Amino acid sequence: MVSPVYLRIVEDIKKKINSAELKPGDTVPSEKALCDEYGASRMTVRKGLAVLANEGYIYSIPGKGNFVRKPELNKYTIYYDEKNNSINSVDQTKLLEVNIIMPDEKLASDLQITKNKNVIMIRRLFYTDGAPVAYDVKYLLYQKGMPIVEKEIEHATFPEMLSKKVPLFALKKELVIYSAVPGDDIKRYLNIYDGLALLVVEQKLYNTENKPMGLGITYYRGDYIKLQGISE
Amino acid sequence: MVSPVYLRIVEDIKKKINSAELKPGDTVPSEKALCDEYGASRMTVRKGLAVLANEGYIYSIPGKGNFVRKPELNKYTIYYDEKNNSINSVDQTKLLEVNIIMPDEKLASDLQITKNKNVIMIRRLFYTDGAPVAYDVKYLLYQKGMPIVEKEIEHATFPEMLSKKVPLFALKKELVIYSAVPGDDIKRYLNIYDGLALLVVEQKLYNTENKPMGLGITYYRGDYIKLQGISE
DNA sequence: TAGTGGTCTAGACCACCGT
DNA sequence: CGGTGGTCTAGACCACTAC
Repeated sequence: MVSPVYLRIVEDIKKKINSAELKPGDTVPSEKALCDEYGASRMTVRKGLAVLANEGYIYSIPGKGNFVRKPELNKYTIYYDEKNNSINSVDQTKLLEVNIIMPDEKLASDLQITKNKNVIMIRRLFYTDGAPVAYDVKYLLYQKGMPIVEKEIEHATFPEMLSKKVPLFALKKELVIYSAVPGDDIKRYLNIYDGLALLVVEQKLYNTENKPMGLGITYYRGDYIKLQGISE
Repeated sequence: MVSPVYLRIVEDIKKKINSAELKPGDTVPSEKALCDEYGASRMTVRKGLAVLANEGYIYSIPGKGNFVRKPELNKYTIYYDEKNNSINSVDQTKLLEVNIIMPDEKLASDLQITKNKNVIMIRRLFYTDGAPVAYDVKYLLYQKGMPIVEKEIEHATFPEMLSKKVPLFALKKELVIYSAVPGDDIKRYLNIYDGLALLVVEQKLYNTENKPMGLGITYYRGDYIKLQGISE
């Protein structure tokens, strides 16, 4: 068997879609027709169609047929790790502060808690080649038995900080990316004397019930970081 | 039949993974064992496992078994459309220039062409509520028969500009996101008088052979745009 | 050799859609 | 009603892994 029948079906239909022989909205030949065309059983044909559906090429409407999907022109995948990006990576971390605080209005609202709940605040500086490149603040819901071990915190990424408490599979995450002009404190931390801009990345972690578990904000020197996204 | 057997298998195993009863690297019960447990045929069990594999929960090694995958902690999905973002959206577009140019060194290298090839340059301004919010430049490989119709170009997103030439399914795309301080020309275009930072998004489009088809750079006022990414 | 997953068949019954 | 996709079965043969 050179390549499985179902993969040949996949490749053939992909080719037809990529060459515009099949256009978005068109119906793919029916399962019966494909069975005849390839001399295959229906389960084999359906396996091929399932692959195409998973990769976003087609969708099916029961009772009607399989149809070519409109491509997701706006969808990108981005791999973000606060200490690594496409042009540089952090090689040193300095823990500025670990503290338990009471949240202010905005933080309480971001974390969906009341203002009398305890929050762990972690402030760090990231360095590359000895120079400070990012200022990082994390806020984590304080939970009994939460290990606040400085050694563990200093070098951890945000999801890792929760790994003792939550199975990482159960984490939902959200990024918000924007640019800003640094305030005086951040200018001092990052040795910025001129008009350098910041790239700011906010990270929010949620548990499976969509309850916020933590908020992280990382302020990068604009000349340090580029984020990269790719389609597919 | 309340819910299909294969989905019950999926849900049960997901629960075990999310509750850490099954940890990354653990083996999922063998297909035979699941057949017995659910009184189902092997194809049904395999369908359930296929769903879990597609969603990134498990992977399989032929001859050995199915295993729980380490979650992709750094992966986010971002929907980027140069005219829409999570806090605002463009409601007006002004075409500044459409021209055919010869690329300079850097552009020729970005587009992987020689400097004597023609390139279409499109410059636009984006407005929200009457105020300019972004300056946008696109470079497209010039190809014979390429329709340069101003009406089509003025309001199109980048992938749409190529839709006459390339089936959109065949497009690969890449984003690069960074912050910058505006130069004088961009300050003028965007009515920036103070120290406002820019968020810059570069978009590259490739055909299926990974040949660059175009480069787009959009300079957003930092107070205008936030990009948002989500896990899953 | 026994156990695992990968591919495949030739049927079946069901729900849904359109005529 | 006939055609479509959705679910499911009870087998089969294969390649790979581990002992």
